[in-house]
Amino acid sequence: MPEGPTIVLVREKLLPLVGKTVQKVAGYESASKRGLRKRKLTGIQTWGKHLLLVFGDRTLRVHFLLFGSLAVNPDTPRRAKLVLHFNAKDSIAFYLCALELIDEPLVDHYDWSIDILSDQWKSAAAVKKIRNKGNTALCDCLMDQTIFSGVGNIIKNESLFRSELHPLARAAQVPAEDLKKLVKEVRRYAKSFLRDKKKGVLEKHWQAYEQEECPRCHIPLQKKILGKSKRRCYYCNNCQERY
DNA sequence: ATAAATGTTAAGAA
DNA sequence: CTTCTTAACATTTA
Repeated sequence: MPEGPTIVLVREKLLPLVGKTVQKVAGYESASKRGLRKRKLTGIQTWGKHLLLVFGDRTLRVHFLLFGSLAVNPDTPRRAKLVLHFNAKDSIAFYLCALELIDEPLVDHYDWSIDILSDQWKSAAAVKKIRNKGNTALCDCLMDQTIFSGVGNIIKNESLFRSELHPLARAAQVPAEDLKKLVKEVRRYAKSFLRDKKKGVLEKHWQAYEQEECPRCHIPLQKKILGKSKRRCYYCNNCQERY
């Protein structure tokens, strides 16, 4: 389910419910979320992989982890962690996910300049943070949500391939120009991911992720679990600079 | 049937 | 004290 762009699409899907009031809270984890009853959904925001349902001064934070999901007005009933029933027959059901209430202003809680899809995104700050990561492999720098909030394994692999950098290149050894290129590519591909996913053609434009062969030089792509993050890396030993 | 997948956190070990 | 490893969460698809 996740990666930042997917959460942005979930937000768009839920927008028609803004303005409605929660009449009933259900689900096997509803006890701790009873405080949402009678509250009006005043807005929806996202921060990286976080979906933020704003109810005035209280916000429900939803994180879908690896295989979480949600449904609007589900027709086939299924065990849900939380169900928010609104006016009449509108509802949102949350299945596997991490739910949390935030009772402070979101601007104090989140820094949107590190959200790869935000208007406030600051690429120079990301470059600076990577440069301070010493021996950390680029594949781990990219998965660091305090640098790139919203990047997941797909965006990681595609950005590294497209900027021609090896997942095991060490942060401090990569020239600044290359890091700039990488950070720019993360932002560019995240937007592309969003457009493609909306059109249902996300997989068609993958150049490295889950691919067998390098689209540039046509040798087989490497597929290995790398880095501290221990996630799949798809890369070309020929086209991606390791330093 | 079994494994692996767009992820994160917390507890325990080293 | 810090860093690393492991488990837990529990669904869907190949």
